[in-house]
Amino acid sequence: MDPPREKWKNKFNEWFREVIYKAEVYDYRYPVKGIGVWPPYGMKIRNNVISILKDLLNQTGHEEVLFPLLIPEEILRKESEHIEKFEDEVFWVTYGGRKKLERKLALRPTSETAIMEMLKLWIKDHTDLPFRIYQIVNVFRYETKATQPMIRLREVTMFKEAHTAHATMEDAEKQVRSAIEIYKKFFDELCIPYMISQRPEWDKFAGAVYTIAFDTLMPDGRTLQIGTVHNLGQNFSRAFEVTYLKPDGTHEFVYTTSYGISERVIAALIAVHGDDHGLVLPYNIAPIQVVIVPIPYKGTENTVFELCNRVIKVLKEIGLRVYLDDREDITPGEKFYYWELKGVPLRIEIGPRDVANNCVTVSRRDTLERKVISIAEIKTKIPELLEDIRRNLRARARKWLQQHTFFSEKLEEAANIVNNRKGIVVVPWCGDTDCGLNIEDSLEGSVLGIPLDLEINVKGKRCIMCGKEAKTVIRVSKTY
RNA sequence: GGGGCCGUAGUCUAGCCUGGCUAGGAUGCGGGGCUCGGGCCCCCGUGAUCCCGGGUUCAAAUCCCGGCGGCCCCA
Repeated sequence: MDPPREKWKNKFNEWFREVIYKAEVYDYRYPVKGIGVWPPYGMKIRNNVISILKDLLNQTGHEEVLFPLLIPEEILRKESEHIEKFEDEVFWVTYGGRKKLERKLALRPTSETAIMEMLKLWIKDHTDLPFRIYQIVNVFRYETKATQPMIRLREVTMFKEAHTAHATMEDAEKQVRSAIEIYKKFFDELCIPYMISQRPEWDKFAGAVYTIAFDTLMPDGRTLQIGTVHNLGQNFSRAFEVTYLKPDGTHEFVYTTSYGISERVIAALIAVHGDDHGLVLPYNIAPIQVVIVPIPYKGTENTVFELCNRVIKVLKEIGLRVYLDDREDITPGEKFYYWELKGVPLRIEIGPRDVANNCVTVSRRDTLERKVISIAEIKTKIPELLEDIRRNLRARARKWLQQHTFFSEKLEEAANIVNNRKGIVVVPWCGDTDCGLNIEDSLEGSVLGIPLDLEINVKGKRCIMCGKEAKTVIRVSKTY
């Protein structure tokens, strides 16, 4: 019943490039490596995604701000761990016109340092805390690995970064948990399944006390990081001397957190729900929620279009984004393929047969199933169908993730799972960093971290690497 | 970081090894006709600095060098 997913599964990279290009979501032909263009259709998807995210942040005490793109070198260098990790991937502005700048300016790779510099001015005493801001901006990273459209870019154009400051570590911890809840809701809205893991020491954000990340699984068995939450403790506030006055008259450094999401989430949205016909969008993201394709046999045009307009009126009244494809130069069959590529969740076909029976033919994008419903039912049935598609997408995607998650206590078996791109493997671990790095070597994958969304019971289990008593488990997979 | 493959209309591609014709086709796009419940067909038209720079040659898309860009594999 479901449309094929052969290319989607077996040639994912090719499928992805082709689909985003053909569906006009993202045009990667711009002549700079690792940089692409958002055409109108992609921009609409992007804006719908952003508005869900903004609503969630605005509802939870965050305020939107906008910081400059340029960060002077000495500020970027203030937190030593931070710059050490970013050093090799910073784009520098070194000329102003023909004149060489005395002070190099970085294109922000992320904004912690720029924001800290201003927090120093903005935060004075405990009544200024907690402090929560976010911005949606472009960031630049000089990627040395192979770049990929939307997934590994040199210019990330949709970096939503939130930054918060708190009076105590406990408050910062609380904020981290709250950020995780916000992101869970966000990914649930997009029907994207996720795993939440605490990143290992060696893979946490540069300058963080710890990092918690959201990963999803791509069709080719590799995981994609789609969100991160960092507890920065006092690492940045010490470096930038951001203190607040406590009620008892003493000063203390603030505790900060930061958390981000980028256009990778759109890549995930497309990858996770797509099939060989193209995009499949949940209705809350779809620029067009219902497309109407008239089937005007000769001599029936008037009655067919009359019915089309009646249906459009009803759908618009209940607030749906409807589009009538009245192009005369292509056949209905071609329109079907066209709108499937674009991911429109519901298509309504209206021809003489429907006019005669006072009904319409509805085809859902996720299963390509067709159903005839009467005009009277439209008002209730269409929203129901849209919601049902969303439910189905969410369930299907979650099932796929579950089917590709394995548990293993044997090194060889685990290596086989990772290496053959079967998905994610959860293995027992003693907690030792060297062992963790050896696991990455042996499995030829990356440690995503300790699952925070699983019951962990390692009683009697032994570390898959060294055989010592396991303290916990870790997820391992090939990654993007 | 190491290795391999590739770059020809908007897109996909033939030609390259073995240098020489008006760079061929499909698709797209514009116009016209015929149609329309799954990419119909026909006619006319349109579209390529053959990635860039240099070299070899009477002659370069083709051979050589360098650069830029893309893809794949391994660490």
